[in-house]
Amino acid sequence: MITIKDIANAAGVSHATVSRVINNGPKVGDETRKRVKQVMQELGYRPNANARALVTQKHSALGVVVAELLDPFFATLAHGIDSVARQQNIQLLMSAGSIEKDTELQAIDTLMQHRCEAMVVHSKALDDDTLIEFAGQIPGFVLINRYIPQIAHRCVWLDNTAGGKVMTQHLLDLGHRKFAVISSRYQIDDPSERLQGIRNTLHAAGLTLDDSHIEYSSPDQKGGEHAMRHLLARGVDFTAVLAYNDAMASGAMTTLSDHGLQVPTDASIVGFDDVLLAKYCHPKLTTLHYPIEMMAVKAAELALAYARGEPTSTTHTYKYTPTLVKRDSAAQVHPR
Amino acid sequence: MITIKDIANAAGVSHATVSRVINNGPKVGDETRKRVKQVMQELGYRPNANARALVTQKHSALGVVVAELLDPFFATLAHGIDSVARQQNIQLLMSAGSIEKDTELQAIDTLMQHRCEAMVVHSKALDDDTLIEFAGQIPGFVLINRYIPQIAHRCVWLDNTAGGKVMTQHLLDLGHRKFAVISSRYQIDDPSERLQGIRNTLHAAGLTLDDSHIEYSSPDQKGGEHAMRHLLARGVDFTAVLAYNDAMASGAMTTLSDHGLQVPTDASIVGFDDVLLAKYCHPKLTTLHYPIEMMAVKAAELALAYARGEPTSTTHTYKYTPTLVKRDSAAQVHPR
DNA sequence: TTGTATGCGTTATCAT
DNA sequence: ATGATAACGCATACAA
Repeated sequence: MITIKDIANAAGVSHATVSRVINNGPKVGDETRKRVKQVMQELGYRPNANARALVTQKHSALGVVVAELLDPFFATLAHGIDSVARQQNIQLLMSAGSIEKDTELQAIDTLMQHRCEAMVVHSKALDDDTLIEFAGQIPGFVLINRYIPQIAHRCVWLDNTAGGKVMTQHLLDLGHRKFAVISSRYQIDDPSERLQGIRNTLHAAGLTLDDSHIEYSSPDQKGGEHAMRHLLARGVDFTAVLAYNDAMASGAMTTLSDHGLQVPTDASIVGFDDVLLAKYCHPKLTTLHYPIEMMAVKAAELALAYARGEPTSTTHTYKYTPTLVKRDSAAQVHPR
Repeated sequence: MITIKDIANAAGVSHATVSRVINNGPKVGDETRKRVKQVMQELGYRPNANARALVTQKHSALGVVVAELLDPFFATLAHGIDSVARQQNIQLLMSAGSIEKDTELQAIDTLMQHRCEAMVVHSKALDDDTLIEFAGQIPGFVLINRYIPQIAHRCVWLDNTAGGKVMTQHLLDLGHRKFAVISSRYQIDDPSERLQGIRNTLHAAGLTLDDSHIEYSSPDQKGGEHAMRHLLARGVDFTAVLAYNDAMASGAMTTLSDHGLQVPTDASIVGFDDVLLAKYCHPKLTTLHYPIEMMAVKAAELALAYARGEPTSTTHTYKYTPTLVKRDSAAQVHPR
């Protein structure tokens, strides 16, 4: 590999001068600058990013910690981050990892070993204190999909409660009064927040959600099928179903269809996330659009800005609200 | 940030000894080793990956260059790579980028600046010579989804021609004799290779594929809709459709349905890739399974092995063949 | 078994 | 405007 010294020799200057040229340093003769650039070109010089990071004490890359690239939700997230990285010409240090404490910890640790100063982290397994501590050590530490009051200005998150409210209200507006909920057993905050939104809204309408009308399962297709099977088997009476996400909603529709029940004629169903699947399943899902890409972009920009020490508002917090996308799975309640 | 010297001081040894402990060096007293580890633990030492990479002259990370994380195909690819990276405890340097010459070049260049020795590259825009040159400079340079004879042992690729053959034969076996093809206009090799496979198989069956029966469009949902609209508008006579990929197939089905045509009653259709979509669209797509995750795993392992200088067979090439997945979109030809 | 010394490729601080 | 020179944190050859 050819180094800065090689260039210096070939151009007949000191390596200090070459360094100045590379970094567009202020005090270099036009003549010299030109010659050095010429030589760099000819010899195909590539600055050693590691040496640079060492002396600078910082890696310029943007670190990313997500749970699972296969999940279209995270793919979208990654895509948003990638787009700002590309735009700002910054390298991505990606650590995918399951939702496990050790894995997440490990991922962040590796990033720190690289002295990465900007990172967007999606963590559901680590506790608040740990995260707060990281935020203290890493200038550009930003959390996505999580809200921790103490580091609010580093959080880009979704108002799940509002989401629960919107989807419920829509169904109420369509005349539904008998609800069932398919929730997720695995994650912690999101499901319960959405559930809270649902409960509040129902309550405001003079209704209550009996626990027997809630079914918990894994937050995927299979979980949705499973949950709906249980609902049906237990003879729960409902005309509308609120699902934790699109995958579960889709699974639930499959089971419904297997039992000869039509959506939305026999039952309306609303999903959450608005991933690709929502458009392709049959009937097309009415769901809540999760502006994850927009959020990812904001998170990446924020992380980079903080890492650069730019004076970003430290009082502000970045809350997003999901919006209703009406498609075909929810309709006016049908008299039996 | 606490360094190796801090540990040395605290433990009352030289920093060389500490270094030996870190790297499990051979000649360290049990007693010393234990004490040093103890101190590292207490002080929360994190080795500086950049310094290490500098002195070692190599970055241990695995570089990845893919086109577009949003595409579930690439997400699966990334997932496969990620799984071996995690298993081997190796960091991922990810560069997503559009399918453009400059972007791809830029991505590889950045990886080289980091002195990354292992990389899995998905390139469709760069020419053979450029890629061959990179392969010469980077020990662990591996191409995925591309075959270049001169560097065959660094290529993990799919036999597209065989794929074209399999899908065609399946439809022939179902009694179809009138074919239409929906191909992609954008990528270069894959579509034409698949087309070649289709042509060969048709020819062997005594049939020929008229150019007017081929419609080219963008390789996505919209492209599929568009292509099918044209086919229909031009009054092309067919009972079976061979699509370039699942997205196009799905789009084509939408158009068919809009025109009151039933799949597979009025027309059979076969996709390619077997992405999630294939299972969720209606009817479920008969398609060719592209073992991309398996291939990605192999590519990552290969890249890492080459980078480590392990004696991997240099004569072997890594060709994969897609397999038929029968679902509901292709059926026995229906007499009109 | 342990310590000393040197260098990896840069940037940055001095002089000149 | 340019050139010595020191430092960054670490691995390692060589001494002890």
